[in-house]
Amino acid sequence: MVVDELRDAELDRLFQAFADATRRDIVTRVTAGEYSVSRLAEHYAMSFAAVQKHVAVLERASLVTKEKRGREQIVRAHHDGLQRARRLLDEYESIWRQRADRIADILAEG
Amino acid sequence: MVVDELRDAELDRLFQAFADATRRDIVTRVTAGEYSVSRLAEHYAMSFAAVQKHVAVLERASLVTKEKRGREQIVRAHHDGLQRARRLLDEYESIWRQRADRIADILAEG
DNA sequence: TTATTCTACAACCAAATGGTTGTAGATGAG
DNA sequence: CTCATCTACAACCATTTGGTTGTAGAATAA
Repeated sequence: MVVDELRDAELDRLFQAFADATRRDIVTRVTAGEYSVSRLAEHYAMSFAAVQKHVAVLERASLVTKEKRGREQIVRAHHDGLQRARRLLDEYESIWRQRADRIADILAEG
Repeated sequence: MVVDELRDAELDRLFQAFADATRRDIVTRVTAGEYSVSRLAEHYAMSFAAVQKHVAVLERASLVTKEKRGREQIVRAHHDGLQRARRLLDEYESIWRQRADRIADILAEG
């Protein structure tokens, strides 16, 4: 039963964005500082167009923003997506811990 | 520059597994308690075989384990994958915070 | 035993993904 | 102005993904 479709689609895009090593590496780089798309592309064994696509995926997932500066497009980390992903995993973690505690209690009583 | 290919493939599988609303819902359910595959399948508007495949994806990502009990296959949460995902996002978060602090310092000095 | 339930797995299909090359427009440098 | 650089985007291709149906085996129930 899948309820909140907006949130679902958002999380789909978010985790899908993380599901590629090149994109994770881009996130690491732009989290530490600014990069133009072509500067990013220098680091990977693939075409500029491929890197462009990866950046677009990260942008749709709200993990990254692009800003035109002269003829360059500057890519920067956008904290929102990262926070949303963390929050979801924290929810799982919290449910898990509650369950673990409950089981521990039952074992302690028994 | 993509270094640790084993870790990369593992994280690919992990985040790919999260990148589907049905699979996230399965994780939520089995984190809270036990489910057989057919019990899980009751909750989704898709075939049993489709749910079977989703569980297999979660299993390959170390988010879930299956254990045969009679004719049923019991699906349980496996905490490892969840922890690895959280750790990676925490790393990003930490890099981000360091950078934010650094920028704050620069602004404070200037 | 026979029928039902639960699972496994193959074959198939449409759409999405991750890559390529090629073309074209803006901007900056000489 | 001219040339090199940076980006956008289309077209194409192979593979993966997320779904289906169908068949078959193992375990439980009657």
